Amino acid sequence: MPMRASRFHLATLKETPVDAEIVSHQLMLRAGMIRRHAAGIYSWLPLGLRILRKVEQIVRQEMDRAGALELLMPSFQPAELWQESGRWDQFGPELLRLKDRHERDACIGPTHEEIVTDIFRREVNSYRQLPVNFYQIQTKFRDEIRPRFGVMRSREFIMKDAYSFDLDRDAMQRSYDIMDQAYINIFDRFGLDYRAVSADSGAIGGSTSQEFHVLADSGEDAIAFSDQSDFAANIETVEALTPTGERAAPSAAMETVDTPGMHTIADLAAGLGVKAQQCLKTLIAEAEDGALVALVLRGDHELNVLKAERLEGVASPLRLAQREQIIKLLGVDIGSIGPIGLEIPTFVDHGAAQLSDFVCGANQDDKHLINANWGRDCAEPATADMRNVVAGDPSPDGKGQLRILRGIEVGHIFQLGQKYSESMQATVLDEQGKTTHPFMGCYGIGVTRVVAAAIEQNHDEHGIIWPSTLAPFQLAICPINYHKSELVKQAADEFYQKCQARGLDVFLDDRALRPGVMFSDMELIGVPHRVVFSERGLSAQQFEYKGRRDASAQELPLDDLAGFLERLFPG
RNA sequence: CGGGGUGUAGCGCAGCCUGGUAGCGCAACUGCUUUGGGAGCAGUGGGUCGGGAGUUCGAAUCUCUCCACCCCGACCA
Repeated sequence: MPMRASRFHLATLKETPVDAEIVSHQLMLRAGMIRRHAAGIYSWLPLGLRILRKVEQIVRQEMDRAGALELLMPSFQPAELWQESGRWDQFGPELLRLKDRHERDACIGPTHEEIVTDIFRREVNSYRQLPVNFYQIQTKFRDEIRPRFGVMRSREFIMKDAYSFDLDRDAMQRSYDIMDQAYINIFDRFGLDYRAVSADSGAIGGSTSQEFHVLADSGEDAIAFSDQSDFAANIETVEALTPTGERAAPSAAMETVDTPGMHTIADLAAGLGVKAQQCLKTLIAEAEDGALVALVLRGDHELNVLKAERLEGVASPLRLAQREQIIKLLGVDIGSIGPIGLEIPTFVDHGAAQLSDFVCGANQDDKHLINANWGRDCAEPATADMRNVVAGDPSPDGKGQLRILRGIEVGHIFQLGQKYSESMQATVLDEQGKTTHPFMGCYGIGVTRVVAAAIEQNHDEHGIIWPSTLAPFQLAICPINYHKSELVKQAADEFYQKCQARGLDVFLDDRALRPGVMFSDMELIGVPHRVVFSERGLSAQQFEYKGRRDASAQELPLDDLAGFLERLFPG
């Protein structure tokens, strides 16, 4: 839709609202795309909605093209369906529960497996109707513990969710592969730099879950890639290969040293003049039975929560012990704990187990051990993989080294199998007339999050830089002295008509403003192309063009305006 | 939910310590001048100082309490 500024609600802010922490949130507020009403609850103003619709349209077209069928399911969902699937009890407080006037339990849908399965079991009876994939683009509600970063993690948000149904596992895999390809098409069309990564660790039989991440330094997830193969996975799932070399032999006797005030690895490394990777980091977690368990890592490594939760006896979800509890049970404060002489179950990461002559806490306040050695100063430890991989680690597929990038998760596809079809008694008759539970897949895209992620990845000091496919307007016309100069008005109006005739989302800034204001606004809202008409230029038979990423504008011949438009927007 | 912080005009802030009845910049509105990078001058409107209670002759300011929001940790698209 073409638009004149005088008829549009352009609501840009010169100053940055203080409570917006990340760039995308700041720019969305400044550009006038969204406004907040409560924590994690936003309105989309006309400008923001235009972008949201572009994202939705791309998603819709590619889903349709992949053979999925759009429908629309309710936000308000009766508790009975959730009780049937068992999730009424499993889901935490993130599920917003409520009662209607008849005191009947219900919830506002955070996702729609129950509803879609209910639809399926009523509508589909025969294998002849399979495969089928229903999808919707709809508002979800998740009562996040801490909504933050604007629409990046809001409580109410728009999601595209799709659900496939197939007769058997192989067919489910085919439906999944179709969605995988559809997602690639969708993300390609967004024009964003993204990666599809495995979100499943060592599952046999290939990947059954993939996340799609938009790459951005501010991303909350870390993604590991091989530099020599197509291996890519969320870091939380990546195996750290066990070191193959022999551990070096002890070279010095163990000693206790005073380390007053040194409570972190950084303190210790600086205070003793050693490297962090020569120190041990001992974390104390709660055990399943309420007691404590020690997790020992190399000083420069980070604990991987998913891996730790899988260790025998460690409570899941992982909970690090409270300081008071540690002092009470171990008799030593955080910062001086070490594995030697520690009387609780202890797991040592392979990296830490490989060290010799290491530094670790002495289990006495403000004291550490130096030149400690496994096997000599204590028993050989129970080892496990429990750290996050780091850049330079070998790739788990044996090819190349890992690189780490940060990403924002905007899509997730996975295979559900028969979880819901069994619990909710959804069945079809197969070719033998036998009743069978279909295999499901489920495929999500965070539509509102895509918008924020696009900004997070594409902005500069002046504002947003939209990829052309997502831009609210493809082209902005900035006439200088539109209200004073008949010449300028005529040129601008005529060009606006031409753009409109080509079906472009063109924006004509017909406000009686100084050029600087128009330019700043168009840059802030991220319009990819700008054309300027002025008395000066027109009398020299010229117009001005500047791409959003261009360093400077260029003067172009007026008689080539049509050709220029044709080249900029072919077809 | 734990830890930290903030609530004063649409936005950004000062005033609070040391009580005396609210101010600045931007934005908005009117007029004039301006028109190639967020203009100038003159004027105008807008605030239960987050809510409630208390202390006091008097509370934005002191006390208590409730609420909202933001940031850091466990969840997820």
